[in-house]
Amino acid sequence: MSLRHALLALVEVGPLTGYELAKVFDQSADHIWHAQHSQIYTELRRMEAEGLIAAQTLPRGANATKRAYGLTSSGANELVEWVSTIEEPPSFRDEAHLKATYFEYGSYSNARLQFRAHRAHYQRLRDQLERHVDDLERAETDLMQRRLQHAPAEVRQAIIGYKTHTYRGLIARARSEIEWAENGLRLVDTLIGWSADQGVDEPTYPPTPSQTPR
Amino acid sequence: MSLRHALLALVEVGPLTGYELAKVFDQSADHIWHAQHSQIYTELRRMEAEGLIAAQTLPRGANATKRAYGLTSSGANELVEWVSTIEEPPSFRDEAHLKATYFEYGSYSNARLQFRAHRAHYQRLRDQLERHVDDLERAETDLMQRRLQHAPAEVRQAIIGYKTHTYRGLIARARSEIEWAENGLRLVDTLIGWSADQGVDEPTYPPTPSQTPR
DNA sequence: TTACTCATGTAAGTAGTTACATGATTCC
DNA sequence: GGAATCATGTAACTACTTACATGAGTAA
Repeated sequence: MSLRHALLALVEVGPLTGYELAKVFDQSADHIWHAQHSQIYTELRRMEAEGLIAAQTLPRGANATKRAYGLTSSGANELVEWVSTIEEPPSFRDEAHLKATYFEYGSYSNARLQFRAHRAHYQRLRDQLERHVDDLERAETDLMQRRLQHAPAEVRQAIIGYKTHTYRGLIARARSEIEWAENGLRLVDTLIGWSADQGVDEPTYPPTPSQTPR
Repeated sequence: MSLRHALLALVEVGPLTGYELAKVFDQSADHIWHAQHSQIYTELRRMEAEGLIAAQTLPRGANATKRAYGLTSSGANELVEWVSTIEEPPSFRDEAHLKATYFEYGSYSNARLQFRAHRAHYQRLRDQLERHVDDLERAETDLMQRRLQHAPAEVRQAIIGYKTHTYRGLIARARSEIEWAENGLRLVDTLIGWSADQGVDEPTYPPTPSQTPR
């Protein structure tokens, strides 16, 4: 149920259309809480029905209209309540790590490919996040500009500080994944060495069925 | 769809009942891929229907029976295919980090509480994971014993190696979260210092509604 | 006989994914 | 005139959560 809070925090800067929200979402919150555009539109309608946000219909061009959502007082309350609630820790799920647990069922070269793909992904992510932190620090994103504009001077450091701190946490996580993948590659090398010592080239170890299908 | 692969990998050691699977799941895979017992039972039935596993009905006591699931050849194939497929990177979602992004809407003491709770959770998790790695290395878990027993000598290092490597990755992640929380606490101290410099005690910054509810 | 563990689910609901669908507007 | 972008969804499906339900076996 956090998508709605991410959206509440975004519309706090001022009214935005679903389309604009989806775009700023992709450029900011998406690294922390991923959502599809289709889900954003449905969630916005639900939040509107619950009174957390309200839409004004605006003209676009000659014949068409669009709807810009703004925060209501009820939505503002929900937002402050949410930030001061301590959440249950998330239940962890990670396919890459699950798979790595059973690499003995595959070849050494497969393990290498998997670890390399893992490293490549988190390197790209780290670079993206680092660029984003730079932008946040220099207040170069649209969203940050709008946030700082309607905020009193004494909280500006906090606004920037909390956001950069969050993204730095994600960068640390990405770095940790890169290191994990690299240690994995070293592990594969070690295992290959041990195999060679025993005169085995590539030990295959298919999982053994214990039952016959009916 | 990874629950089924986690389950396939577990039954590979030999037939297990749903109940036993749920238990070993909690003690091993749960740190990597969380699942409720109810979901495990339904998934087992589905996998049985698809021929990935097969059940033998065993007596328990005088009047009752239980069903032990074993891997079929089709399930074994699915397992090897899965380990050699490179997955799409997961879409990230983390409530704690999302919330931390907007701590300016709450008090300093709230931010402190949140960071402390985060640290406490990941410290507990880290300790648990460290104990688990110790057990894996010494092959002290039931599951590991059974795995090593029916595995040829030349892959035993790989079996232990991949599993400990995975858990060490999770430990690194937990450590990174702990560090993030501690940096967060330091950030709060810094912000409090800046506020004091400006003669402000605790700046409150409620989100501002831009629309009135109808 | 009471409490605990073993054992197996169902049912209702929510969040998120994937794929599809449509049309207006703006810029070249 | 055509392409890109603005704009807003629906529909079907899947995975997962939460809560409930039941009963047999076993050890004190």
